[in-house]
Amino acid sequence: MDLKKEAQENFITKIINEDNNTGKWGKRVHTRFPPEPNGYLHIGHAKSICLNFGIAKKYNGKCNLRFDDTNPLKEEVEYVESIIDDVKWLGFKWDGKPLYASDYFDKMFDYAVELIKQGNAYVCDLSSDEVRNQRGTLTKPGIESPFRNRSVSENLELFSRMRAGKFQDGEKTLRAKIDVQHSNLNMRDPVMYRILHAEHHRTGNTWCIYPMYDWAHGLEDSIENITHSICTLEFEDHRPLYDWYLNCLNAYHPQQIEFARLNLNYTIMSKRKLKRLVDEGHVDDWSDPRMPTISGLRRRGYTPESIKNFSDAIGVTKRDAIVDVAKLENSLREDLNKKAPRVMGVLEPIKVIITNYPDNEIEYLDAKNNPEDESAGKRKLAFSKEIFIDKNDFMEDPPKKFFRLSPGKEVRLKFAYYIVCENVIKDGNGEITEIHCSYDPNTKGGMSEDGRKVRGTLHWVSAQECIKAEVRLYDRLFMSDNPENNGDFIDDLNPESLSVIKKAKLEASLSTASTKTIYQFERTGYFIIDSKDSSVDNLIFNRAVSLRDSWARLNR
RNA sequence: UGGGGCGUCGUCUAAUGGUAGGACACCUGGUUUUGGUCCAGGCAGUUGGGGUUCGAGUCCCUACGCCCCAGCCA
Repeated sequence: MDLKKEAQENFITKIINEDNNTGKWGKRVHTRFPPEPNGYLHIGHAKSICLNFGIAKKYNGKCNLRFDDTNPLKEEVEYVESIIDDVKWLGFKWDGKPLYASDYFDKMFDYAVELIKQGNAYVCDLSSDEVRNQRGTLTKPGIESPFRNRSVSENLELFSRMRAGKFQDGEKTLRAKIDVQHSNLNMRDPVMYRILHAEHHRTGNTWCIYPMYDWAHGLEDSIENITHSICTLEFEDHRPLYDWYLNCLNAYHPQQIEFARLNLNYTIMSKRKLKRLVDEGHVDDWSDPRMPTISGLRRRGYTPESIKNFSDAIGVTKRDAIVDVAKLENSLREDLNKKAPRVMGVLEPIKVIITNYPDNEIEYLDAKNNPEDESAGKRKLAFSKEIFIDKNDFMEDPPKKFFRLSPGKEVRLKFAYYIVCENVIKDGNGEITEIHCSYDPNTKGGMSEDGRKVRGTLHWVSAQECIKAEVRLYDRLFMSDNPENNGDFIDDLNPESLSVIKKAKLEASLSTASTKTIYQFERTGYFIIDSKDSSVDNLIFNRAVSLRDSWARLNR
């Protein structure tokens, strides 16, 4: 995809275009990406990141990275660090330093005092159970708290004692005084502050009261002079509250806009559930290559470009949608096809002996590094009497359309020679141990001068000059397209999501493979060195995605 | 059954009231030293019913379907 291409228009850019026309924000565009540091970012966050940072870029505006760290019980430094890494890796730059909601705790407190003075907030002694019981239901209105009509001075006094740590957790809350009968439950005197004697990863023990999301978020946006506060659909019901707070305070008032979060089939996207996969050991960790986390995708071999292109391709709307994970895979293949260096890698080696090739001879043949990119150049490939090919490239008794090697058939060894299969050697169990072939010396380089054609072209490595490696093949983590559909998603885990090949044979050049480049193993797929477990003594490659395989499709 | 949203090919997404288009997936064929890529083509859609209009995916009414909300989570 053309990287200079402007991101596609969507309903949000239409709003912004209109705002720029009317001069609503003085042609200023300032967004923010506001993750809570309570887990690792996933591909759904990537959509939001691309949206927010993408819009800022498109309109020459700004985008803040802001941690919404208002709940010390769930948040950790490990998460903020991983989030910073992930956003950087995706290639986005935020305006200034990373920001934190916790930096505004003082201001928020002052604003709360302001609200109390207006008579728009009160300290409530009800327990959480009592509040729940009095809130009413979807169809029944709530009833007012007996503490709703405390005087301003009493509220002020109690609120400052809350802050001073005079009360236990849950003993009191500060609530907005709105309307307990409101049809929108969020407006039924929502809690603004709760008491939490917990250590915060940034403010330590400075605070024992912490602001709730609805109270905090609009203030954060307001303080940062955000113009368009983009969030997901489930916050639509919260917008009246977002607006109510900012209106009461007569503060700078950004516009909240909601869009549909990303869903992928065969994938779960909830941080809570992903955390469970990690905690219960169903996967390595947050960066397991089977995880939909950004760090998982990175370790798997996804590129930032592929993720950005994917994000662009799926669009932005308000409809709940489930995107086919094949579309993500397509974005990766599309990107890698252009830039991945080609190499030879035999996953399930079976030995081929070229009977008429001289013993102990090694020749070095030219191989193109990338047919899609001439500038990638060529390399030398060792060829010898004994080579390995992939098990599934040979069939003793093949079906009609099998173009690969079988008794009596001639195929091309890519960049090397044509060979014909003459004999098959088996062990006592009937397992094939060697395939004997003869080669045609006049087909050096893989082309016959007499114009004779072969249907099959195989990848191979020299048995003399090759290296051994572990290869990890990944399949989808879940068996059904909607793992959360019925029952516990853990029961839907795919037992074959990872298959490990211990003794793959790779071309020798891979002994110095770069940990950053993603290689195409010819005819197989795209692979990257595993950033966590691979070492010089024990090379490990992860398969990012297989090549499209119309032969396999034909056999389904 | 309160409130807030949303309904366009299998999937995702476009269409100032004016030929329903693109991508993914799938299927054909061609090219090919990757059964890859690329190229050409095909399949396939406006939730239903009324209305307004010369003309409706778009406007109106109505029915139906789906999603979200009863945390001192975000």
